[in-house]
Amino acid sequence: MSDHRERLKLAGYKLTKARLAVLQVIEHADGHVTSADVLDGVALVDPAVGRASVFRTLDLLTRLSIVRPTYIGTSATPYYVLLPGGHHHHIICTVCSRVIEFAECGLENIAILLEERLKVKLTGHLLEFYGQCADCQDKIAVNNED
Amino acid sequence: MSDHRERLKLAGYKLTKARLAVLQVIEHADGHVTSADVLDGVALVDPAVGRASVFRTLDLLTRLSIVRPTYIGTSATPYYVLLPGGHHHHIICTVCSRVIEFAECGLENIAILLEERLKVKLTGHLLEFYGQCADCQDKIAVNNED
DNA sequence: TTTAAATTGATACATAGTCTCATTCAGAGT
DNA sequence: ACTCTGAATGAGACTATGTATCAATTTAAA
Ligand SMILES: [Zn+2]
Ligand SMILES: [Zn+2]
Ligand SMILES: [Zn+2]
Ligand SMILES: [Zn+2]
Repeated sequence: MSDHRERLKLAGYKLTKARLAVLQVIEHADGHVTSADVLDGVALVDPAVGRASVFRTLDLLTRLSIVRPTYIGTSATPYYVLLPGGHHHHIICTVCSRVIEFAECGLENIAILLEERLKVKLTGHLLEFYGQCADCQDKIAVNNED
Repeated sequence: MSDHRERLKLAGYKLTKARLAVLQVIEHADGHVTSADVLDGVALVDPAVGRASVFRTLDLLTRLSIVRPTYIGTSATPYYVLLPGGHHHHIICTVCSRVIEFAECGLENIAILLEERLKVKLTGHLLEFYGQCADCQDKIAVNNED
């Protein structure tokens, strides 16, 4: 996926060691990573990279719609998700914080509509549903049984 | 909108002064508030309410899909948005952090589909598009003009 | 009104993210 | 390959956001 490196370059940003390290960590992670996860991973990949640069890079990747922060479970710190192809979709269980991803969204049409109507240029999107997963519904049902 | 109070009650939570104060502040705010905004507002509405309870209530409202934290601009702190009717949709400009809301989403069908296929029970959703607003496209165009 | 469990406020604390600035580095031009 | 310049970085002090603890209070049901 050196696709991401390409996009940094095209947008006029230098391919520095810090940025390459952060990208590598995020790409190899499976889905949802916190900044702490990225800091830990980067410390292994390239210990010379500093704390501030990791945060700067996460911000940059967010501005480029390569990555998107989202709050899961406790609101302490965001999780970063890759937006491969510009989008990502998941369901968050509000009871156990489990995340279930899904592929289809059918949002292309509304995206085009919004671009025309509002004169915006859209580069990505995130769709999140909230609710209870199958397990947590069962638990609630059991608790209400008396 | 004492709808929200009703929902707290139904879910088995007490209608305490802290919770009522937080709800009042969020309902009267126009769209996107940070925890700092809520803390300030609550200090005016009911100065006896403590810092911790504000955070506890924001967490609770999030778990009930009454409110949803989202990441806008800097990574410092989340913005909380109301999910009236269970959903909210906006576009975030990745250049100037402006937020543009829009009403329609057409996601009812996919919600039903997911509930059936994954046996989840969905209570709300958030749809975010990322890109550049009209103004920021203009700026970029000007910068590239030489 | 009584009561028990839920919730709270105060405050000390942990930690996530920011700022500053001298130094380094990426990459374009030669 | 060598030079040069602005972009980017690392160190680390610093700010502020959110958390944990626990005795005291309050809600709401009986
Ligand atoms: Zn669950
Ligand atoms: Zn999509
Ligand atoms: Zn803009
Ligand atoms: Zn919707």
